[in-house]
Amino acid sequence: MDVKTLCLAVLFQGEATGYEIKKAFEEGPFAHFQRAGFGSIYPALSKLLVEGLAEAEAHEQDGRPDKKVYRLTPSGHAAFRRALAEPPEPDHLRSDLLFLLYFARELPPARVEALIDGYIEAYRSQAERIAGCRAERLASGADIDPGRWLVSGFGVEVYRAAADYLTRNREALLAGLARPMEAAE
Amino acid sequence: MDVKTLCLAVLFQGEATGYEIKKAFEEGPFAHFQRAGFGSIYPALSKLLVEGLAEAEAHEQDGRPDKKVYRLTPSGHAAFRRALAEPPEPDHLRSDLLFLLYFARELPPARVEALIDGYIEAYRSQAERIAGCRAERLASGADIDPGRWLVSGFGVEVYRAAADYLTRNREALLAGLARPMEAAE
DNA sequence: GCAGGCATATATCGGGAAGATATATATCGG
DNA sequence: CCGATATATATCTTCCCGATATATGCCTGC
Repeated sequence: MDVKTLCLAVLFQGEATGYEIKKAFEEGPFAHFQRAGFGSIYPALSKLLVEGLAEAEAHEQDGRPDKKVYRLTPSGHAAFRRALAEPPEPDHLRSDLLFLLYFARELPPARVEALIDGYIEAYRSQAERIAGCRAERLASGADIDPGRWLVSGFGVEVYRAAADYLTRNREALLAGLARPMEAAE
Repeated sequence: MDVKTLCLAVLFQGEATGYEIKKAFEEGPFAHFQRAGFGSIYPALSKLLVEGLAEAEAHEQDGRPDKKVYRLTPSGHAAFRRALAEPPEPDHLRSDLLFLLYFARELPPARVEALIDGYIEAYRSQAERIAGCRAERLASGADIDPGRWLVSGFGVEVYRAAADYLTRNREALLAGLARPMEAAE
């Protein structure tokens, strides 16, 4: 999934500015499984224009820089459908926490404790953020898209599983570091 | 975690060739939370040599190209410890599966089914691979490093949670796609 | 009341990561 | 005996991403 396809995906759901596309990967519905920064979004949008997959309309704003609203063209829609048909890459996690904990013996115990607690908190707040969006959607009465519902549920479930595992094994790790002979879990 | 630090980490545990470092991220103990390819490992190793953080010894081999065994220098050890002290980035998942399922309505139902089944299988086999390594380690009687034990346990737990969630919600998704009014989970 | 930080908004630059590709050979399975 | 796989290193090009630059309105705390 290159950033061009990611932009296509956001625009497939309606017109947006580069800034709004970034937000879709920061707080929006894609936040927990794809990412993109300005440094890749703006070049990607330029390419979409050149290739005729999107068009942009400039909206002048008082004070702020002009807002450029991007919208897919018919060939942009077609390109997105073709991208969806391509074989996906395997999923993967990138975790600096696990990397550091792998070397827990080389770290001061206080830092190990602070690291785990910080990440438990981060995992939990991610899970609650997504769960909150789901509750809102349910309450709104709008019809539920089964794909999106499954995807957001996956996020809640997996973040909770991660937080729960760390919570359950936190003590055993810290004890194991103090007396280096015992095992956790 | 740049690839230089990743190489430092593997070499911190003992000498290795570039090829062996790659395997540590494919099948080895780092496989489920960090990754690196040849295109970044070899340049990283060259830099480690230039900076005096590692030294290489060439072993001639019959037929095969010369094997270069890398080993950390004392300043390499120090650099690794400094790297461990730096603030970690937040964890994140990259999932093409979730991206595609988000747009499940735009996909043929047979493809959605095949995608889910393939990824359930992939998640399960990852979990079982790591669980197998853990069982082996336990049986070997060697002493258990608490950090590594927690990290591998995390992998088993989270991969299983992902596979279980998909298994539980597979039917509801497929039914929801057939009759677009109902919700999953 | 105002100063500082945050949100809105776009864009580029440079360093780095990653997949594809090239090269060479031994071994294993069908 | 042929092809696939494993061992082993290296580069090349494309793309990614964080940092930085620019400009201003709005809100909060002091």
